[in-house]
Amino acid sequence: MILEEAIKQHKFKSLQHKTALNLYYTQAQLHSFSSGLLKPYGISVQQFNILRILRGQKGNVIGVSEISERMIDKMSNTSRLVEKLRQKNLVQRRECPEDRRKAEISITPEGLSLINEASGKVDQQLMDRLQILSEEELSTINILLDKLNQ
Amino acid sequence: MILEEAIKQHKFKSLQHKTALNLYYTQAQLHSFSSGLLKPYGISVQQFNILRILRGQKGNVIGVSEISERMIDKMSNTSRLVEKLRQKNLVQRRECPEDRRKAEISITPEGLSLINEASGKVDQQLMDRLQILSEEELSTINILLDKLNQ
DNA sequence: TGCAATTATATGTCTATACAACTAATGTTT
DNA sequence: AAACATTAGTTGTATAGACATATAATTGCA
Repeated sequence: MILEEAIKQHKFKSLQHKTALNLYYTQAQLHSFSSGLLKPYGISVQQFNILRILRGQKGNVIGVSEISERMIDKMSNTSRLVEKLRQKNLVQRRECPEDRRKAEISITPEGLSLINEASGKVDQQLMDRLQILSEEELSTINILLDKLNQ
Repeated sequence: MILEEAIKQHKFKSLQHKTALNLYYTQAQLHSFSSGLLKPYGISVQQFNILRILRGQKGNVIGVSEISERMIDKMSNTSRLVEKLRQKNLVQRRECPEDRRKAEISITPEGLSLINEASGKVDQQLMDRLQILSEEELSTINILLDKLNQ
């Protein structure tokens, strides 16, 4: 009855319809949860994702469009997000000397220590929250989601 | 490999972590799909949801905060969304005479015919899209999502 | 070489989200 | 009735998403 209570709707046109709403709702809950966890660190979920991508580069620089490609929301304005992180001194950018169109983005030591702390917290909390489901259930849900996104 | 390809990440810290990303990704795909379907009607997904809630009222008026309660995103600015719909002449509002703080929102005939058309289209397309999953799989995914949102 | 196509990124504009602060009306308490 | 609390809704501000357009550098090819 979770979804039903939340949106005060107790009948759905179809199971398909209910599923779509439930996916929306679940993601919104997760988003708000993560967003709350990140508040103390002064960054948004999207900024968190970018920092994590940069950390994954292990020192190598990466362009704005490569960051976009690794993000879930391809259409997001990576330029502007990167600029905000730069203003907070969490990432660094310089023009690529070989191709002056390109930007070379990398994470700063400040960014790295922030993402390490934030990511530890978020991962642990998400872990706890998703542990309502067993490994088998998690695996099932991933298989079904993959099918949907086919 | 759907999610993995999309975000070019082939290892995840944990199954929990992968699940969270997959839920994000799936919802983003559904959102962009629905948003595309609604484009010809000139309304956003949120505006669509509000019109659907109003249609469900079957002629009874409803206040702004009651609309908010029925929406998935409780924190959304229902006032502003309603005002946009009013400007398009899809909803009507008047001050409640018994309690002048309250607004009485209702759908106009134009709004009703738009939502009937749009909703037919969207439901059918979502139906088709989610029919990749069997009834049993849909049922499973809903049970798991409900558990998560517990 | 020179011009068109492509690539990388930035910007403008509209929409929506999150959350706090605000206004105005109504209810409650003494 | 006056003071305070609560409720309904609006507005301000910051963030982000979608998408089109702009700018600048580079590549490809006639």
